[in-house]
Amino acid sequence: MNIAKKTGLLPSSLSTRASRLAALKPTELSELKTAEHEIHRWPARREIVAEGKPIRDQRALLSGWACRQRILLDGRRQILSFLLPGDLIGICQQSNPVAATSILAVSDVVTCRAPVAEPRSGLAEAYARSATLEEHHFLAQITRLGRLDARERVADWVLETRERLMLVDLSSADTFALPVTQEMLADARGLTTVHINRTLGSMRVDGLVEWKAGIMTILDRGRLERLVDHRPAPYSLMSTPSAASKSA
Amino acid sequence: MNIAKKTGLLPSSLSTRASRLAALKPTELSELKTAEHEIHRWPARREIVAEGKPIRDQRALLSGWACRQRILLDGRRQILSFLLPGDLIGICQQSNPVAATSILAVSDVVTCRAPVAEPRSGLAEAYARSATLEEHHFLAQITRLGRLDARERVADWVLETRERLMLVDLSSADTFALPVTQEMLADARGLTTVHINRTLGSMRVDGLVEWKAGIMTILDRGRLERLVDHRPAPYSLMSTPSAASKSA
DNA sequence: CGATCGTTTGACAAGGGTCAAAATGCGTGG
DNA sequence: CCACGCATTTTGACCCTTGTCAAACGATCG
Repeated sequence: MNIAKKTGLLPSSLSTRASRLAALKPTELSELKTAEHEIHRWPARREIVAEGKPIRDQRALLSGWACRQRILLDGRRQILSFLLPGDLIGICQQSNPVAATSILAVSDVVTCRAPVAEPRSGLAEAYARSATLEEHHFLAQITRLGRLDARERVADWVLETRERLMLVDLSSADTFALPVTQEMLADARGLTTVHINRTLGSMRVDGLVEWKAGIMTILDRGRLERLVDHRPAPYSLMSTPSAASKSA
Repeated sequence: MNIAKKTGLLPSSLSTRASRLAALKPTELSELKTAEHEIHRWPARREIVAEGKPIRDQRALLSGWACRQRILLDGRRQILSFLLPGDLIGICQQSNPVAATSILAVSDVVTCRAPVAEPRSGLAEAYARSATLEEHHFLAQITRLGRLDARERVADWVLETRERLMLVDLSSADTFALPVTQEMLADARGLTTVHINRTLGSMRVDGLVEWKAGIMTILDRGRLERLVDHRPAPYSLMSTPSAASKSA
């Protein structure tokens, strides 16, 4: 959608940019959580990181959804990726990092400080895994936006989101809560709100997915998977016992 | 374009994927070049890295163009990024890395082995800078494909390519050689060959750019820059004396 | 001088965007 | 519990950008 048309504001006034992030395993996540490292809470829609600003500290997302976004001069918005619990914010090997995108809380969000990792530590390994995962998401996103049509983009997103939620145990089976509006989904998929709505409608009619009251239900996963050439994330990097058994 | 329709082959037979790369400064580049680290030559169109295969060694691109690409099951192709001299191939912090995309030689290409960087060395810093640059390209690519129309995508690409070539001293002023076909450009911008051709045509008529016999000429850079909300790469990360003076 | 690859053009179709308005849902305050 | 206001979803009508198919044109290379 076009932020300028909706709010009358232009990017200079509603600025926006951020950095590097991805997924910690549930075990690592709960370790951080219990360590109570500088817990921060962000209300939905609050900007967590502003594009172009220096990155102060590194955080991990404990609960809630966030997204990375960019807003163009004329107000068009692109959501580059969604951040789920376990994803990192502001991790980067650069010495004086500047946020490359904004990061926005999608729902109410809780973050904690992500400790600096000593080389060769388990945490350093987790950070490297995170970077690889994030790269995977970016590559998938580019391919989606460049070559998939609306229905395929939505199908791919549903499958990807399901996988990611399963890894942090926020989804089992084929039903899960999505704290995003259709407008955000449109901005994430490079479509308009109206077209997302129509696409979802036709997919419901065809018995593929149903999305009502914030709950996404996959009605026919087999057909959904056949609809797109979906490339799952490299599980070798991130599999947990529970996730491994579920995906089997 | 659709590789399957053109060649009759499907991805299983014309497979494809790779990893992490970006830009070394010209000085570092020439150091590597003179060191004669396992120089390799790849003819145009040859696959340098195959998607899904383990990454064996890390290389730097010394001369020529390459690209990262993915091919979907039905043959649609997406070029994720172009690799220019100074970019890295297969650099990645993962222990058992698997190529996430294919890497294809666009023109004739020369690579050398990229030495393993000791922590805190200048080379390690260069690798980190490379990773940041690559991320910048991915973010820009996502935003382009999601929110820019055909003319904006082409304009943005011309500006980005000019900047990158200037950093490795392969372009001064507003003229440079492009070893890519319109078909490749189409696959990189998420458009069709026909539409790229028409877009370039209309941009030539409007006095923006001219592309003839492999030479791109920017006719009106000011107007081109006003046409898109182009975000230049973070020069702080990569500026060299020569590049800095030129961009001033 | 064919063969092949890349560029250019035409005619037409279709996916997706735009604008506008009507529903629907939801939290707040009376 | 109801009414109001706001955000979100849904729908309709129409248009425009981009894709598709097909053919012609041009260049380069044995």
